[in-house]
Amino acid sequence: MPAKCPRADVQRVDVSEPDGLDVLRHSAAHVMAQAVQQLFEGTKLGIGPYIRDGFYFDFDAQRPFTPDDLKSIEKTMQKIINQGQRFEREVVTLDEAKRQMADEPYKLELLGEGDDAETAAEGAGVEVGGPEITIYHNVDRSGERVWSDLCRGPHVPSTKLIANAFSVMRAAGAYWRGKEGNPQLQRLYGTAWPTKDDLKAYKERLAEAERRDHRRLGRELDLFSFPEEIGSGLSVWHPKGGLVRGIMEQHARTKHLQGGYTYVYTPHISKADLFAASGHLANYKDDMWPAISMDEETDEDGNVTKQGQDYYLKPMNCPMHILIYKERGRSYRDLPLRFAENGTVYRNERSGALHGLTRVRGFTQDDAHLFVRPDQLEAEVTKVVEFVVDLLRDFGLEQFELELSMKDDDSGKWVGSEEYWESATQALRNVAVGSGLKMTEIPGEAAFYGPKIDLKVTDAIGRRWQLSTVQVDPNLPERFELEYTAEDGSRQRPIMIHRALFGSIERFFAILLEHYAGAFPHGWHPFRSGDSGG
RNA sequence: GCCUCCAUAGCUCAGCUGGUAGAGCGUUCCACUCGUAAUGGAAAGGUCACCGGUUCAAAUCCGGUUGGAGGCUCCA
Repeated sequence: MPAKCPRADVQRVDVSEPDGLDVLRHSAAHVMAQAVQQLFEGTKLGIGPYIRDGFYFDFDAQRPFTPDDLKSIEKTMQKIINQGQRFEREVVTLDEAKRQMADEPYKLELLGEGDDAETAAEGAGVEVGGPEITIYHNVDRSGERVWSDLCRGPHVPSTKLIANAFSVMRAAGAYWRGKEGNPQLQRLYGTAWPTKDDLKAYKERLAEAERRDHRRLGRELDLFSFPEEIGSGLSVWHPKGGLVRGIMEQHARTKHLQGGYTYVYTPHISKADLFAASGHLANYKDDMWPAISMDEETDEDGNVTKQGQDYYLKPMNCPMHILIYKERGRSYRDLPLRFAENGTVYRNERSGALHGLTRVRGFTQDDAHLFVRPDQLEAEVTKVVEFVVDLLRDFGLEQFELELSMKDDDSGKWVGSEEYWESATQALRNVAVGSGLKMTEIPGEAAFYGPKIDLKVTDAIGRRWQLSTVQVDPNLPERFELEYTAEDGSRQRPIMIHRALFGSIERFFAILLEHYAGAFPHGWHPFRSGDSGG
């Protein structure tokens, strides 16, 4: 369905090309906004960009949209589309833009921001941010401008191109410009495709994802549940789920032992002092469960007669592994030391962030902390990356890529010397390049104490998940004053490597469950009988 | 945490504007047996999430709590 070019200065793009599809969707967003303002007078416009698989538009509406509203909006869109409105581009001055957008406070705000708007919010770049300010008008057959929006464009020549392959999907709240402190707008998500068949295929893809949803499969196959009596985000594993999980853990354990790891065990809670020393109470407290107060005694008047202790559920295992390291003097001959633990940690995730097994409040990390000499860093990280990929392949995952998270120039955000960052980053880069996997460098995404390599996996239906992470950390060894005796008898500080392969065992299980659509490979799924088609 | 929506049998859901509950699947039993997640018959299963309010009367209306869904934000 090639777009016809009515004017010479219009560039021709086919809607079957990715760029063309974006234009189509952004145009559909304009049509949707026009429909909304037609149906609900006084609704103010936010932004309305294209996104993966569709588009959205934010509105400041008098009242939230109901499911019925979505239907009528879709109908009105169809009418507008059938009118065959043209999109007309007008270059305007800032003053003129402000005049035309006088009734649109959010647009005025964007105009006031000028060039900053590009980075201010996802999609804001489609509104302004080009070299000149433009307004796009929808013009009906009589030549009358029926609707306008501040927009960088481009758009399809006629609304007819949106044809029948569009759909208003759902309504949701969204903060203006993505900031939690800002007012919440009503966002409508929609989708648009070149043909009806494409739309149908897209909806089929959504249905397939729903069929594979691990929450549904977990219930249907009797694998795990989240009893309300226990608390949200806290899972229990039923016999069948426990059997599969046990097989996974068993296999990983065998591999770890072969790979030179030793297993350690640590408790779920600790006195506050430990997390004060590690810095977690200073930097991570909001994500930790509230303290458990122990042993405090008071007299009849309520005066404290015996000082109590605060205990915290551990959000991470590292401080406890460090204490194991510190239990005795270490020699350079002992390193690398590799402490592994399937350690259950607890994090106070905000209620709205919880999602099945992939985002929970209590989960088990297949965690390990490696203590290495600086000169062993690169070799050890190489070994870890090979180990990760090898193990994940055992579980049937095939498509991997790496992300190298580095520091950026934003001073004050990072601790450690320039030389340290330079050498650690270079070591990780060498490893990543040497792995032969696709690698992307991401400045500014490092942990505050060091660079990291994250491994992303693509599953059977094309979704990408972050699983493994390998982080270089000289900070905790510093805080806990870790040492080893070097060959020359001097005391040296080891570097620590944090690494998890599955990330969270629960989450990894969920990912595999969806990857295999519930049909785990033969040999380790207990609940399907007979059929070998699996 | 915020916005919107939701909470009825193990599961999926119906129950219009208030008058003490229904279906399909599943389960159990019987029969049949060649029954590919779909053979026939019968039965059991719910203080309609919880707490409070309005009312002669609440699954139904109102408030709160808990839990869930889709987003936003967050995920050093």
